[in-house]
Amino acid sequence: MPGSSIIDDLTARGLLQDATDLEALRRRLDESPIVLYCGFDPTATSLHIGSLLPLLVLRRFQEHGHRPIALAGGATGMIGDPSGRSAERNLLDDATLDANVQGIVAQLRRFLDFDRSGNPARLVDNRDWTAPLSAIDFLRDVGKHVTVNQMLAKESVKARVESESGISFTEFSYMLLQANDYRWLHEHERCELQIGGSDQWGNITAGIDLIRRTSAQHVHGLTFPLMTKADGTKFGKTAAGAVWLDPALTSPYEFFQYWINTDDRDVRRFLLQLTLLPVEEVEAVVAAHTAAPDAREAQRRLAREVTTLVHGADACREAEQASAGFRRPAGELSADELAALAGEIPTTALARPEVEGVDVVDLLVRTGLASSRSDARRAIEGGGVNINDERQAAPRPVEAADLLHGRYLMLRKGKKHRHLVVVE
RNA sequence: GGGUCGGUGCCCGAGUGGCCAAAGGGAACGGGCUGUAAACCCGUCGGUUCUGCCUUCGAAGGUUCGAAUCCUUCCCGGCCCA
Repeated sequence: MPGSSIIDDLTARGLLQDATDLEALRRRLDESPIVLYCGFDPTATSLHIGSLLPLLVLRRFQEHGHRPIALAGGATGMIGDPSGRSAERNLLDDATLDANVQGIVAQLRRFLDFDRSGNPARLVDNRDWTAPLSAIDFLRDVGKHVTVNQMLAKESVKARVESESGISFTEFSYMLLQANDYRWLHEHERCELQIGGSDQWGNITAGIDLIRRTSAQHVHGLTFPLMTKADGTKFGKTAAGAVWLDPALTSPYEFFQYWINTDDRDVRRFLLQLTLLPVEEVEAVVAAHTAAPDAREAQRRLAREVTTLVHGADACREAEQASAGFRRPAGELSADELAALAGEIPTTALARPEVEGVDVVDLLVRTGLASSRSDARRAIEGGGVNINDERQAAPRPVEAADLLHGRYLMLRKGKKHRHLVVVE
């Protein structure tokens, strides 16, 4: 198997946006396994699904025999990458950053194989070599090799320089730190390829230039297109916020639902880029879906694949069951089925006096389904509120008879916003 | 440091003494149509004990019967000059 088949695979999946010298990279990959890296920003305690794509590309490389390094940007995270940003970032403090790095490192572990013989994955934190660097060392060893002219020419910087609010020196310097990461990994880990989203192009080439100037070595860079959605909304964001990989922040059920709701126009690309399914299989699924779009098979397959990848097969099965449970009205579900739903969908446990005799309006607020009592009232007036899947025409107190099996209450606002109340 | 322009609801953005809880757009939410898709149509979108009352237009004071709109000071940002 030629090493460059990974390139063909990435191409077939539409994952190749730019590469520094694709032919040279192919030749290099054919020669012998390569060490490559990709950076992940610890901007939160968890990664979100935007990181799925780079994570899986690393994984694809590893399955082709190459050695991936996942870099947690503990140092660069303190600076803030200006790429794709219109405004200055807030700086994170040490403690927050520590917690964030810890969180994402645990997640990175799930996607790569650290024990694989021959090409085990590695995990690094750029604080290890960046923190000890003095300002003077940095200016002499990195800054000296780069002209401000080149830096200003980078798209990420140019956009911000021309913007109203400008760019701080701190963020301006970001690309030098990333360039230094690449150089460090090149020197210490023999890393020869950096990958990233297309917004990382400027940062990646900065590293390549730095390596060439300081060691006359030619290394590679490769980017993939940023995830977009057909309807123009931001990938990975819902009304509730980001879709996280951490099950405590986004439950497997919510995660599963995110993919189930995928637009027809996006589903093929997502299957190709966010799952490990072979390309031919994706095409077969897509063909079936085109023939019978109302069956939503492609969305279901996508949801299954991605949820299993992130949360495991068991969690995925439970999520899918919860998702399917809604085909029947809540009133028909057994006590066991409702119990299984608890925790899977948004759930609130309340004492009996907090439910019985309490107005639906207050319960909607209590569960977060409505932001205020006015909001709750308006939702009821608009015909959007259901108790146990029965539409409520007007506000009313909840009665003991409403409690399914004596302790469950299924509140629903609109088609998709469900909340289970459990009486303790 | 000087000058100048600006800071309005989730975002953009109109408003420049009463008719302003504040135009318009976007996002969001609800309803309808659907396939848990898209498009489209309709409605809602500060709070509330709801034809009223309360809180809001960077912050604090002031003028006025009445201020998002005028004045003062302060804070923050853009641009120009030094």
